[in-house]
Amino acid sequence: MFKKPSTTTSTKKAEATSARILDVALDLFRRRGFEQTTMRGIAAEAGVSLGSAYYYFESKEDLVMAFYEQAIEAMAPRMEAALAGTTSFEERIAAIMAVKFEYFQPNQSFLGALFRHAADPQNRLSPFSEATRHIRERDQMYFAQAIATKSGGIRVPEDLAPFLPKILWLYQMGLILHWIYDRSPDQRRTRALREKSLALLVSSLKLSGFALAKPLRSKIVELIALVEGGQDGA
Amino acid sequence: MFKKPSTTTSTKKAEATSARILDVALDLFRRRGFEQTTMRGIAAEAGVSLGSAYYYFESKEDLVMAFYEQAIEAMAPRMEAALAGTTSFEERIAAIMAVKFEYFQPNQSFLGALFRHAADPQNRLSPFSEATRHIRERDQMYFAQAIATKSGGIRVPEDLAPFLPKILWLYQMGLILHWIYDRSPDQRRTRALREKSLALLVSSLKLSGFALAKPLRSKIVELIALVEGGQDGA
DNA sequence: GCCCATTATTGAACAAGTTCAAAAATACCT
DNA sequence: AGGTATTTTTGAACTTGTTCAATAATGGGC
Repeated sequence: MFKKPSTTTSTKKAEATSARILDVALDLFRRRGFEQTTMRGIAAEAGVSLGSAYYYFESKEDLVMAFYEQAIEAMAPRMEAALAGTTSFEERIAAIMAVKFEYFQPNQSFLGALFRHAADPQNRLSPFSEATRHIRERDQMYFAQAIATKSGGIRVPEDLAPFLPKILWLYQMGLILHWIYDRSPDQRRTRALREKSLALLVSSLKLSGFALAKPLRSKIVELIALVEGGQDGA
Repeated sequence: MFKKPSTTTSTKKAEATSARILDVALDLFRRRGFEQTTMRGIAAEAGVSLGSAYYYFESKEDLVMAFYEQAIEAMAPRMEAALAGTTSFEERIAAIMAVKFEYFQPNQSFLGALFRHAADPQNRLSPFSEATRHIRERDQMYFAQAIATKSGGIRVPEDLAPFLPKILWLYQMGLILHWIYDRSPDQRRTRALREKSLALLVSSLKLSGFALAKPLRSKIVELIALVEGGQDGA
């Protein structure tokens, strides 16, 4: 999160300064958007010099990364609560997504900065990058939990099971991407997409267990393994 | 392609200068990559001033866009040939893709510049942007042709048919994206993915026509319509 | 051939992300 | 407390994409 590899910030003023810079940055990002916000502006608003901003954050993008980390931390308890308070598999997935969307809502305007580079695994900010791996893996664990929970669980074919958390995570990313660029009033389209696609996904999963679906499923699993087996653990 | 809205370039030296700048730029992009190449470097190598480069091309990204347009133009005859020389639906799709991959091969290193912003429809360079609409639509027509050709054609359910060209185009984009970031030797993975996924796609399409598949297909079509109906004609 | 409108060309200037060496503040050890 | 190592802070400088007003070249009409 911070750049100094040696020691953590001296826990006194430094910690506060770092937090202040991040707060100001996120506030400006939210109000003016990522591109419109300047590092000089952030530094000025935070009452530090330009150099100081770079002392605490490697780059402008690093500020978004810090938000990402902060977000995943803040969402953790809500995720646990969501998982605990639901009874069916479909509900659990819906609940996980609900937490995400709710938390991201106020930051939607600049979340595009994260997803702008979504397709480029080389980019630190990409959800598929090495830099975001720990976040991604932590995120995927919620889906693993949602699958593993016995009550109201689903039967998943053995060959498909190991990929399911990643598939669900990817599915969620797709929805978020759609949401970010959704210009419909109140983003109703994304709302509709969330509900309908999840229902479809769940029924497809149920269907996938039938003997008749075996040949098709095998081929799909093969493809997934092929794409997923890259050096990037997408 | 060029920026002056009023007149086209005076067809004399101007045309040549413009072409020279583009040639130099693409050459540098190929050799050093998009990011590593500087506008000053392009101008110097082309023997013009920095300002001149901007006289002919609105921006650095515009140079990539020019490549894109040039590419689509150059590929047109090959596409027609590919479509003419094939006998089955699957072959036709494979042939279209083969032309694309072959043409893009030498430019792979900087094609990432195009796809870096793939997820952002606001970005001019995005394959989903308004700026690339004409390219996209022209591209989708090849797929429409591949579907429409009677010999060795496939039966496509009526509700799905109108979306099929876009689906195939999107499928192709996915493969290209995979290819750009494919680090396997000779990009064997993408090769395997191309073959296996196409086979799967074709058999899925065939299956989709059966009465039993109707309910599932309806739901899928509904989702596609939802996502596709946005202001961006993705 | 001469004059003027258009087109090309230029280089300086600007904005913003980033780097860096030097200075200031702080912490730590005795 | 004094001195030294470490952490923070600073602002200037650098890079690169982009803009722009000024200047040169060109082409067309008479």
